Amino acid sequence: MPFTYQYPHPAVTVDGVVFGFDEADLKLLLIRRRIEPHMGDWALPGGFVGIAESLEDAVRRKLRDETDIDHLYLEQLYTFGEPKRDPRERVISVAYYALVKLSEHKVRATTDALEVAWFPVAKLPELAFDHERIVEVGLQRLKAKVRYEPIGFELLPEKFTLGELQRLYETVLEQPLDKRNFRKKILGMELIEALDEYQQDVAHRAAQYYRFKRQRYELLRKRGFNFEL
Amino acid sequence: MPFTYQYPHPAVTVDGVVFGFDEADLKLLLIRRRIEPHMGDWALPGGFVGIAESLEDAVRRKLRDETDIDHLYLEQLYTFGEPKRDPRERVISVAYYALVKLSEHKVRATTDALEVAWFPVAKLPELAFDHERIVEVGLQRLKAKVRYEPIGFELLPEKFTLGELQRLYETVLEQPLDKRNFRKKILGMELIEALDEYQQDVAHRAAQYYRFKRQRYELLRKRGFNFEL
DNA sequence: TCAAAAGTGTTAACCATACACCCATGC
DNA sequence: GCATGGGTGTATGGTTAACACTTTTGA
Repeated sequence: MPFTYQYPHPAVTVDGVVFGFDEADLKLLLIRRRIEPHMGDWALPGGFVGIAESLEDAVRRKLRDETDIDHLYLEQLYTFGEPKRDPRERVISVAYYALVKLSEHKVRATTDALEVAWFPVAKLPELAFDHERIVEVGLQRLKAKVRYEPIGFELLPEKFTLGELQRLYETVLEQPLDKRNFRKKILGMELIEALDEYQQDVAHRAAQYYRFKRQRYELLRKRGFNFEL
Repeated sequence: MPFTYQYPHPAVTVDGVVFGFDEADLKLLLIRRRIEPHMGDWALPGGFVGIAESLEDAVRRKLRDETDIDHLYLEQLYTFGEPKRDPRERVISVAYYALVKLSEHKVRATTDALEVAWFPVAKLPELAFDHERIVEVGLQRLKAKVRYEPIGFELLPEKFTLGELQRLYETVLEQPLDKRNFRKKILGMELIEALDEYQQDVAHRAAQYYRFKRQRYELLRKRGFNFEL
C-alpha cells in the first residue's frame, strides 16, 4: 500500500463513447467487463488514468488495449463526478467521445474485455455504472455538433456516396432530409469533390463516389467560414 | 498521513471562470492567492474537491468561500489534466464557467484569497498555473453559446434597456450590430417584455426598461423553440 | 443649442423549402 | 420489365441586411 496522501484523493478514470456508422445504423462500441464490479456487464471502454499520463493519452491507450482501435476523431465530452458513481471508491470519470470509420476497423477483445461489440444506439443493453447517462450526453453532443462541424465525414469511409452521407445525417438527426436540397447545400459548400469512380454491382443506377476535402475545410475555417448543415 | 491507496491517485480541483458585464466591459473574476504555489499571483477562484462532494457543489462552495458570490449561472466547461499543470503533484482540474449579474454582487476576499477583483477580459494580469488557457476556453464557450442560448440575460440586471443588451452582445461577440435589426429580432422572439419604467437622470432620451421572460422561454424551449442571436 | 443615445420601417438580396420525373442497373 | 436508388431545376415565401432621420433629455 505505497501511495499515501495528506488528504483523500478520488480515483480518476476515462471512458470512451465511440460511435460508428454502418449502412443504416448509428452504432456504439461496448465491452463486456472482465473484472468486478459489474463483471460480465456491458460498459463503455475505459479505465484508470496513469499518474503521469494525459487524459487523452489514457483514452487512446484504453481503446487500443481493449478494442484495437487506433486513429480516431476524439474529443472531450464531459466529466462525471457524482460521489456515488462507483461502489468501490470516489471515482471521477472524464468521458470522451470518438468517431470511427466502422468499415475500416475490426474490433476484438484484448486485455480487460471479455467481449467487444457494436450495438445500434437504439438497442443498447443495460450498462454498468452510470454509463447510460454518459451515452445520452454523448448522443446529444453528436447530434448538436454534426450540424455545425463537418464531423459526419469521420464516420464514413474515405470514399462515400451522397446517398450514404444523407442517410448518415438522417440517422444522427433523426429526421428525413430532402434529397435535392441536401445535395444542393452540401455541394454548394465545395467541401467535397467528386471522384471518377462509381459503385459496382448494385441493383440500381451506380452512385458516384465523393471525398471530403479536409484541407480546403481547414483553410476556409481559418478565414472564418462556418460549416452548417 | 492517513490516506493510502494501492495505486497513485491524482488530486482533483475545480476552477471557476466567472464572467460579469459592466457598462461596456466583459469582466472576469480573479483572486490573489494566499498560499503557495504562486502565492500572491492572480488566479481563478477554485480549489480541491471534497471526497464526498459533487464537482458542482465544490465550485459553489469555493465561490462562496473566496468571493461571497452566491446564485449564479453555472455550467461545466472542460477538464484540464495535463501531467505537469501543477508543480506539487498531478492535479486534474474540472473548470466551470459562471455568469453573474455584476451590479448585484459585491465581492470581497474571504478565506483563501488576499484580494478579489474584476478585470476586463481584454486586460488580464498574468495568471497562475495554466489559468490563461482555461480562461481562453471559457471565452470561446461564452462567445459560442451566447448566440444560441439566451444566457446574455444572466449577465444583466433584472431590468435592462435594449441598448444595454445590444452592447452586451456587441462586446461578447466582438462585432457591431445594427440597432434596428437587433431590436426587431429580439422583440420578435417575444422573450422579453417592456416594463412601465424608464431610465432616470440620463443626459439623453430615457430608455425603456425590459425584463427577460424566463418562464416563457422554458415553455417555448420544451416545444422545440431554439433561441438564436 | 448642443451632444448623446433612444426609438422607429421599408426595400432589396438572399436563402430555405417544397416538389416530380427520368436514369441506370441487376434480377 | 420491374424494382431500386441515383440524379436533376424551379418557383415561392420567408429571413436577413442595409440604411437615416426624429425624439428626448441634461448640461
